[in-house]
Amino acid sequence: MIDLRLLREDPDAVRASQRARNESESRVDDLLRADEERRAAVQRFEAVRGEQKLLGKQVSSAKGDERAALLARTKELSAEVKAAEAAANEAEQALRKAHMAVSNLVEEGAPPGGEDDYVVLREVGTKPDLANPRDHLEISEALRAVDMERGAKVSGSRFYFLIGVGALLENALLQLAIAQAVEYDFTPVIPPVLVKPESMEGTGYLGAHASEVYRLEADDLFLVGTSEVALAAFHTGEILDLDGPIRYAGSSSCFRREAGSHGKDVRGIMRVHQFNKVEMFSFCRPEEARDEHRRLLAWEEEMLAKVEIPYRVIDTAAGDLGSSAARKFDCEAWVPSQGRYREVTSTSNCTTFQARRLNIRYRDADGRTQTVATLNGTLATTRWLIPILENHQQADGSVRVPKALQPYLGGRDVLEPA
RNA sequence: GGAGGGUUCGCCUAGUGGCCGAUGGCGGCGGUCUUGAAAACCGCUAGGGCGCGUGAGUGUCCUCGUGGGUUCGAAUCCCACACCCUCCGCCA
Repeated sequence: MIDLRLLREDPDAVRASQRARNESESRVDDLLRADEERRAAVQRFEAVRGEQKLLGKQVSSAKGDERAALLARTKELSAEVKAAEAAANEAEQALRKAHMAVSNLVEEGAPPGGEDDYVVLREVGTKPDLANPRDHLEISEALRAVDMERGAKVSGSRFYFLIGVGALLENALLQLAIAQAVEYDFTPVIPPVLVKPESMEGTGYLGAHASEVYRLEADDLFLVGTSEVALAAFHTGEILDLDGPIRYAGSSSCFRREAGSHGKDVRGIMRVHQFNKVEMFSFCRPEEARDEHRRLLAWEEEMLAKVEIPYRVIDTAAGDLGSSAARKFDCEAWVPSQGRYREVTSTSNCTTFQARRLNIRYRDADGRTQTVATLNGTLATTRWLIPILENHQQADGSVRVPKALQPYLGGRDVLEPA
């Protein structure tokens, strides 16, 4: 949710942001109207409620006829208060709905345009010189690392088994990511992967992405698509002591329905219903958020460097940002078999948008409560196995293990076909 | 799954219909005393909405797990739900 004070003071800034996202500007006016209506309704309620309280106090001390007269009036008032309260509640609901419909303000500097209008900030690393690169599925079949067919047999399409060195490699990658996060003072977290509707809603995943989310009907719980959900909701309703950023590294399985992605990335483990991820999450002061965002990106790049994958960094265009994000940087790894870069990390600065919904605050220098900023970024996922396997494949069918991963693979420096 | 007990301002706690937005203690902050510290003593110490004020502030309304109900009036009575604890059953 955006800052309503900012909306009142500078509605044009919000309109401009909506325009940059290619989203409706009329929602801004709807929100302004709802805001005004709510304030009016609240004032009406407070007026009658104030009178009710005043007279109510007199009733207790009044006697005889005076008391009877007071009771007659307060009885009337009682109905008025009830009606006014209902109207105020209704206006509150309407405001909330209108509030939810407006996306976060785009950060200054984000590229204009839509999905294809990202800006490449840099390309890093050297692409391997491979005559006929095999794709990750061929490689992993030779290594007996991934079993797609049995995945489909047991669970359906887009499910898989990681087995043998596949399972070991993923564990190694995730451990490397956690170790790096701990090195930089992140608090490691294993969060619940089933969350209540409020938590899902608070992070904004029940909006445009609702169809992407698994829901457990019988228990009214959702399977998270990322540990970001649980990490963001961790401090719901709290007032944090913020000296510097508070950082968590969540490690969890993630679940996505992948509705509407029929035909896309059907081969291998590029796009699957279940995968693992180590996610960075920061709570900080709004004025620190921009710098923190750059730090998260730097940590993502450090991980990519550790696994020795060529990648590029893109600055997502305004029209392609999620509703909570003010700015988003993705790292895309080079995938030799496809001859192109594919997303392996994503870091978003959600400024105060997400925290306002979750009611997470801190105290400023004057002791006043202010809404915190939240940021998230990927440190490693199952998908990383693709560029790792493909970029480090060797002519003899084996795969070289990057140095940083070797300690987590029992010192192994090469994965040989089984 | 069954049976009980509980949920009050950071923590603990008082509070069974109006004088309660709420007692007391601990902790925290500030002060007095002291060369300094401790002790003692004094004061302050929930959040939010709306209005007024350039501002420090100030007025008012809401919030005693959440949502309803009863009542002129609810922390207090009733109902539903959530969560926590204990016991029983079942089970990784």
